[in-house]
Parts: sequence; C-alpha cells; structure tokens
Amino acid sequence: MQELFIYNTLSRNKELFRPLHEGHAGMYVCGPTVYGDPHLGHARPAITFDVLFRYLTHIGYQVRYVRNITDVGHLEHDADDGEDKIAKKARLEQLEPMEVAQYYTNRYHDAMDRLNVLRPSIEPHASGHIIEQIELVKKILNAGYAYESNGSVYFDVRKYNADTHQYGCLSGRTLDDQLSTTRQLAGQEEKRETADFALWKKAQPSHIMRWPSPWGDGFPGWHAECTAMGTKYLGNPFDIHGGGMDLMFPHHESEIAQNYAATGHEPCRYWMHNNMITIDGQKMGKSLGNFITLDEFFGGTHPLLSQPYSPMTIRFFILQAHYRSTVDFGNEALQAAEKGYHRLMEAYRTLLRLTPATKGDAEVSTYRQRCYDALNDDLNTPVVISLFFDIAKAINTAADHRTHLAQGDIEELKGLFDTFLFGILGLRDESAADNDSGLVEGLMRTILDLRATAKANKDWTTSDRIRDSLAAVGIAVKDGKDGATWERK
RNA sequence: GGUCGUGUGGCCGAGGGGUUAGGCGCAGGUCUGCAAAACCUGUUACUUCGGUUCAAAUCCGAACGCGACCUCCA
Repeated sequence: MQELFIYNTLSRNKELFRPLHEGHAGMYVCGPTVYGDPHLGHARPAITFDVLFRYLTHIGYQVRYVRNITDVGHLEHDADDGEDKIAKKARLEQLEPMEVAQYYTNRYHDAMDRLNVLRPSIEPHASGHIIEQIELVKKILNAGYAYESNGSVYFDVRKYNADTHQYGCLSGRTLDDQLSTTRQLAGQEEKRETADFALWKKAQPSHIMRWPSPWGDGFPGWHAECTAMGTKYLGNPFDIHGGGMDLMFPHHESEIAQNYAATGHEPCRYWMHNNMITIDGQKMGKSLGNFITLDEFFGGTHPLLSQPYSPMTIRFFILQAHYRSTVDFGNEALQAAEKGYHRLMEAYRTLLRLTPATKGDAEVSTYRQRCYDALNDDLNTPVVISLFFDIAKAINTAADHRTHLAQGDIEELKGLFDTFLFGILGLRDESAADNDSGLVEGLMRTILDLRATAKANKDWTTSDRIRDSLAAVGIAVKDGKDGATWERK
C-alpha cells in the first residue's frame, strides 16, 4: 500500500497516514449551509476532499466519507435580530424552511455533479440529528463543562482550560487573546465568558425552526452537529476531519473542546484544511460585487467574467494549485487553465488513435511512481498535472513520428490517464462524445474524406469551405501528418 | 491590534540550502496550398533589509504587502 503523508493542522507537520482501523479510513468534511446558491467557496473543499476520498479508495482503503448538510440555525451575515437564516429566507419567499433547504441542497448537488465531485458515503442533515445533539449537550453538562443560562446551554471555556485542556490548540490562540480581542455585544450577558460558545440556543418566539429539549424549545449550537454526526457515523475518535481554513476557529476548535469534554479524548487523528480562494486578488463577498456562483461561472453570466468557464476548467484550475495555497480566480489565469486542460484531453485522444510501433524508444516507465510520489506528498496535484504535460509531450512527439511507442507503452500511458487524471483527479473529457458519438464520428469521417479528396485535387476552395463551415458550427479541423482530425471547440 | 497562513519570471503556479518545475503568453523555426494543430528553440524568477553558511529564492530575524479568522449565524 502507498504511504500517504498528509499535513496535520494540529501538529503543523506532514504526518504518515495510519488509520485507526486497519484497511478502513473514516473522513468527515464540513459541508454546505443550504441557504444560497453554491459558489467557488463550495467548490474548493468539495474538490480537495473528493481527491482525498478517491485516492484513499484507490490505494486500497475502504473509505467512509461523511459530509454534512447544515440546514438549521443560521443567521444572515448582517442580520439584526438573531433570526434563523433559513427561517428568514423562508418567510421572504413564502416557502417552508425545509423546502428552501431542499431546493439549495439540490442546487448544490447539481453543481457538484457537474464538477465531477463524487457523492459522499453519507450526507447527514443537521436537522435529522437533533436527538444526537441533545444527547451530546447532556453529556457535556454532566461532565461539568457546560452550564445552562436562561434556556440556553453554553460551553464553559474557563473550566475546560483549568482542567489542563487548551481551547485554542488548533488555531494557536490563547484564552487571553480571545478575551482581550472580543468585543462586548448584546446577548453576551448570558455567558460567563465571552469566549464561551453555545451548545444549545433558546428559540425566540419568532423562530420557525425549533425543537423541544430539556432546556426548553430551541436549536443546537453550530458546532454540535459535526461532533454528533461524526461520532454517530465514524465512531469516536475517527481518522480525518477536513474543512476550509476559515472554519479552524471557532468551529473546529470548538469541536475538539466538545469532544474532550464529552469523551475525554480527541475527536480525530488528522485535521486537514484547504486554503481560501480570491477573485482578482480580493476575497469573494456579496458586498464587494465579486460574489460569483458556480452557475454564473459555467454560463459566463457574471460581469467580471469575460467568458464562460466549464466545470472541468474550474476543477483543473483548482487542482493546478496545491490545496493549502490560496488560489486566485482571474480571467487570464482561467483561460490559461482552459487551454492547458484541453491540451491534456487532446493528447489523450491522440493516444487512443496512435498506431503502435514494433519497438518503443520513449521512456514511459517512470511516470507511475512519480504520480504516486506526488500524491503521497500531501496530495500534490499540481505536480501530478505537470507530469501529465510531460506525458502529453511524449504522446505528441510519437504522433509526429519523432519517437515511437510500442503497444505496451501505449497501454501504460492510457492506464496513467485512467488511473490518475480521470480516476483520482476526477477530470473528464467534456468534449467526449455523447450518445450520438457513433453517428457524429461517421458523419465527420465522411466529411473529412471529401475534404481530403478536394485537397488531393488541389481544390482549395472546396477544402477551405468545408473547414470554414465546420468551424462555424464549433468544430475545429486539424491537419496532421496522417490526415485530418477534428475536435469540438 | 491578536492568531494562522502567504509574497516566485508578462500571467497562473510547483519546489525549497549548491543541480530543468509545469502551464498560459510572447519571439523565432520545422511541417503545411494557406491557416490552425503538433513539434523544436528562446524568454530563468524568487517583496525589502539584516543575519547564519563555503553556498540562500530556500534557514533565522525585522519591515512591508496580501488573505482568512478573531462577534452575533453557520
């Protein structure tokens, strides 16, 4: 089995991945809050951990991947009254809260499907696990690390730290930092310390989403859902917990605290965090006018976009940067990614129609191990992609008859594409033919044959007319040494 | 202000004490009826200032820039 090293935020080091249970791997990733259309901020973690999921599976683990749907207890960014995000939107649109959640869940799934992100093994809804969350809160109360106040329950950070734990161990913050930098806000008087966080919140009368509990009607605090659902489906502790860097504090920090309080040990072995994305060097935000949804990317409908970008262009672009680096979306960079992606796909098509040489003279045996080495080094997808540009060059050179690939070499290269580029990086050939492919192939062969005849007769008018009219319907004709080929633009 | 991260050539981005990243772009060439495609060649960089070292883009320190988080929601 491959030795995979992953960067553990907890230790700030790359560590060899060793599962808690031989042959099995459990991973939990914080999923979307379903109150709005999916955007780039959703694509990055989904793609990053999709690659991890695919790779762990590929190297032989039986993987259970849990990614939650958060559908309770949300507030608008600039909300004024603590009203539940989903409830608020529901009232505006005259829909049931769960109808809104379902609608955006479907939208999220559609976008992820287009990005070729595999569905996780289990996708639990927070609203479906209220009982488990209440049990968690009870446990923490019984352990003495929480207190009830006016119908809400808060985690007692000071008590927790006094008992040799450290709230802040993941993010590097000390309690003093937090106390001195926390502003005084309304509603804080229920807490003993401003750093305390809610385990259970009392619902105001206006709240639509509410559940009965030993402390009255209310809803769970944000951090409770991940602890409860991770435990339920992956055990406690489990292997890997992932999410965006923006969730490190307070969300993941609080999950660690909740778990220690409830069970006396850590929730998981490895914490992985993907970095954030920017648009033209700026963070994406509704107020900045650069908030672009995935649909707008696919359709090119946002004013900042000079053209549409296909799902695979976006996936390729994201994978061309390491997941712990920030990635900046700019038109120039996206166009470069689009061209690079097409180059690789075109090389694959060329490979498929290559005539094997009786004797090969190109070196193709080292790529496989180098791909593994890159992936084992904390999922270094940019290096894998760079290897494929080398492979593309090897294919093109052979197609140009400068070098030769034997049948075995061709099989090996084809295997590399299937395993790494398609299988693990999850790219796919978007211009690959659909159901009609047989028909289209046949038509195109006929047309290109006619053009070849025209060319043989030096009838340039006819041959150019064929080329131009094909271009008009989005088909590019490419003349090569062995006749013409075509591709969809 | 605090915490975490980051600063690479025209653009995007790996790497990371001495040995080519890669892509896109641009320039020249091969091929071609022309064009495109493909191939070849060229374009060689690490924010600034100190320090460590035989040797620093790579390590250490400081400054500056950028990003996330630091609050109620998730």
